[in-house]
Amino acid sequence: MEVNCLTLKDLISRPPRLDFAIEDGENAQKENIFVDLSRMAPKTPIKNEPIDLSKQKIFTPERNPITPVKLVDRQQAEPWTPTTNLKILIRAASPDMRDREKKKGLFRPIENKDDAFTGSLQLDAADDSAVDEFEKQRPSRKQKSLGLLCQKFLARYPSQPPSTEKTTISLDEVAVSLGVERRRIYDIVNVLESLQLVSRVAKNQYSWHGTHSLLKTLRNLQRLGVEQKYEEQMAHLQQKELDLIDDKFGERRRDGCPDSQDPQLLDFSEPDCPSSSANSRKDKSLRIMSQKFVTLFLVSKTKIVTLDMAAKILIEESQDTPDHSKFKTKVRRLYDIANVLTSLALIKKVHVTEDRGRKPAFEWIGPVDFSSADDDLVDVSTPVLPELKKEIYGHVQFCAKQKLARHSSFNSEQASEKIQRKVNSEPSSPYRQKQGSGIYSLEIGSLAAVSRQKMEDNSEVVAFASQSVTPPSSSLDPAAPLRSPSVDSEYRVSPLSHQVLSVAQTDLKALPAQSGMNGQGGVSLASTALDAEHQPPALAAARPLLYVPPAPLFMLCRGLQEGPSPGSGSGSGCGGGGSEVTAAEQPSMPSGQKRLSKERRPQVEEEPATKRQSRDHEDGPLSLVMPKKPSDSTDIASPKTSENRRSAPHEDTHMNGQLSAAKAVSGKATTNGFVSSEWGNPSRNTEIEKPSKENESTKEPSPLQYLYVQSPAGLNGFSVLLSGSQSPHAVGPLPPLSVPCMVLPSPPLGAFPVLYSPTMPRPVSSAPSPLPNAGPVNFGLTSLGSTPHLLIGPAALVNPKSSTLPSTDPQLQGPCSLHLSPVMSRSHGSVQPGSPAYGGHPASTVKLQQSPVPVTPKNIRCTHQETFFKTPGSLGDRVLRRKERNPSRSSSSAQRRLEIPSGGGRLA
DNA sequence: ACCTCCCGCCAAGAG
DNA sequence: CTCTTGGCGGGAGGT
Repeated sequence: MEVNCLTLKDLISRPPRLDFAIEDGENAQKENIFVDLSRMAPKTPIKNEPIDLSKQKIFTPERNPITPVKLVDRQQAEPWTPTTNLKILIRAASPDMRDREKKKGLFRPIENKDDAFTGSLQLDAADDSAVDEFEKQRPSRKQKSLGLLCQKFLARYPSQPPSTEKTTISLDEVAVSLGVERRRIYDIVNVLESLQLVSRVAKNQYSWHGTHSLLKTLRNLQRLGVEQKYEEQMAHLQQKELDLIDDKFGERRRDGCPDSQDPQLLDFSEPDCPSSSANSRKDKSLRIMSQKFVTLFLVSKTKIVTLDMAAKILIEESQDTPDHSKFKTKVRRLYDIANVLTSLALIKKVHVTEDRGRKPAFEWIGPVDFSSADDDLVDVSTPVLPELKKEIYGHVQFCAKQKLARHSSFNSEQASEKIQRKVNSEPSSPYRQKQGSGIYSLEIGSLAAVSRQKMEDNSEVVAFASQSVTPPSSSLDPAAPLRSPSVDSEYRVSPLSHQVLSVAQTDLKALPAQSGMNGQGGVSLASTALDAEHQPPALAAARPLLYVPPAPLFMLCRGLQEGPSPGSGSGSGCGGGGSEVTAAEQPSMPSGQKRLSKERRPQVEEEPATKRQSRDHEDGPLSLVMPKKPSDSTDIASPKTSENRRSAPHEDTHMNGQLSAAKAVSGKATTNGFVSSEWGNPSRNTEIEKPSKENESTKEPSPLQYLYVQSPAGLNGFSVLLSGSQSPHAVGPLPPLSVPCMVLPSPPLGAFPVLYSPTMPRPVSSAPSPLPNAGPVNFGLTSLGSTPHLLIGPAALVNPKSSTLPSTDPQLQGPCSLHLSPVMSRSHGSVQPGSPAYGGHPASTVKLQQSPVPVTPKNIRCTHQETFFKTPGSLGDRVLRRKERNPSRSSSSAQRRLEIPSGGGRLA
């Protein structure tokens, strides 16, 4: 400990690092330089004020949690003991601290120099033991990772900036402030741009959009992916591999995959697409690659994409000759992209276990239900990069015609005409474009229409769930969409998982009991790995998956709860809630939602196996299960609101709409009385871990009671279960998100039960448990150290006061419900109504208290994801990316070329 | 030994 | 031409 102190001191007073210390000359080129830090140290005011990043660091599992406070301590050179750290953490958790930090952050547009500085210091301090100071001094490779850098970058901007404001990003400025060369910023920005989180406005200038249109973008990418037959390609590649495996085993399992398709799969590469010329530089751009990569996840049933598969597909597309070096390069790029996506909490790293060994892969943990995003006549084309659109356009058109022609006697001209007509004639089509949206859009719409046509199936679902275009047999199959459950917490995935999926469908209902999954195809689910403890492998597959509700769902859940709170609609709350939601509530919701989203990720990570699968069936009607509270149900479910729904322009609107609908339904829904006792089992798993918290939460592990609400068509077919265990007050006063809920695929569609936010607060401490976070989403609080507490468990509902908070915050009110300010999350622990950061979730607050301090490493990890998009000020919480790298970089050498105007100050 | 992926050279593009 | 972008792959840190 003392050592640590020394280190800190050393760092501060220490002369710049040898290597880096050198002045600009070389330093300039190196990104992270401690030297600067030392130099800067004096300048940075920060020490007293922890930076967001610092907060993040705190939570990072790997590092001892060092709160911003540390900085102060460091200055003092106090011995850094674990105890001290703990105290610090606690302190940090305190609202005051956070507020302060937040303010600082907000006020300071500043460079992160400070941050960097503090961060480095913190890191150093924390880590070091007596070890060499050098080690500490030197920013570890991880600390310089793109993912970490991306987090820092994201921390600078609000995830959901008010539509009115235009946030411009100056690459130079960012590079300087983050202390990296501009080149690195390009990588980040390119990926962000691929998701429309930013857009380029001019040289060196980008505009920050935040996540407002993320769902739309994802939806569009998914559509494109379908059009592009990405899924087929993947299936093809997978099949190949499987075949290889089979050969090895001499076993054969041809079950579910129609081989016939395979041949076609590869075609898509570039039929006639007018796409951009093959190998222009742009075609290889990171942006496009990123979009494609994301698309692969979106169309993947398993939501897991191995890097080599992605690389293969990309190479095939590019028509490049697949030489090894290209493959390698592709993979490198994919890592870059993946790091950014990971920092966005859209994906997480997993490993697919194959007979040959583990393969690096990533699993999609972002939103999977984009239905809410669509409906309106959103301009589909918007979110997609022009280049990609161009590239795809031709293909889409081609595919549409082909399809039409194939299934009819139309010739291409006729097909085109038909397509056009189809589009026009289906005003209701979700894909319908606004007028003037452009040919591209229309084509997509038409294609969709065509696809739908073909799919005679129930069409409640429309969407493009990954199967739409794919081979009818399998694709249409409801089961098909299911993701492989195989991924284990450990990140293992059964290679065969995808096959399993098909089986699953039929048996889904029985799944829980059956281990059938395994049986099929003889596939063994490796997934069990992590949780084997908790669950038998077989079960792993069968058990309900933990589903992270897409934003919309979150909103919905939240809306339900909140609806009442706003009070207007107290009794009829629902109705009021519905309408209100759109208007007043929305603001609050966003925050809540965001939190959820953030939290959910963490959970997801921990419980990889559980989540997923809902999506394919997305379109199905939603069923909402509401907590049984007598009053609540009524409150929440006021039917009247339905009309209101569309008030909001955004997707959020949809959400609202859904909410209202859901609410309406919910009122009735209770009748269904779907009780998920069954779910109890799944939940139990999670619960097991929970114990620690239970005491506080008051909740019992007992199987939660859920109200099953049949959803109206609008809701994607998800059934949502709200835990009945929640506190009585629940609905009305409850802050948003507090409601635990389970989202289930609609019966017809989804055989798979999706479990979301287990009622019980996860025992954070229990970290080791495989499903640590299975429960409710963790919000920013996690950062505080009690990750899970934040979970939206039934217990969460407890605090009534919080309810008021949501609406109050002006910032939150922004159109986007999603808007989560990091601050808020943090504050949860000690939420103060008055504070800007009002956490909103009472629950979280409570829990924090419960287990504020000790956070298991695992938990921590999970939490890190929360970080994305923290608002500038609030940021502190974020946890660093999986490996946690703390940017110790001093801003010193921005870029070789980069002038360091401001930097001069620092360096000086 | 393999996985990751940082770093920065240097060329394509933009102005 | 200068400067911005960003493809690319060597090679080193991590595991």
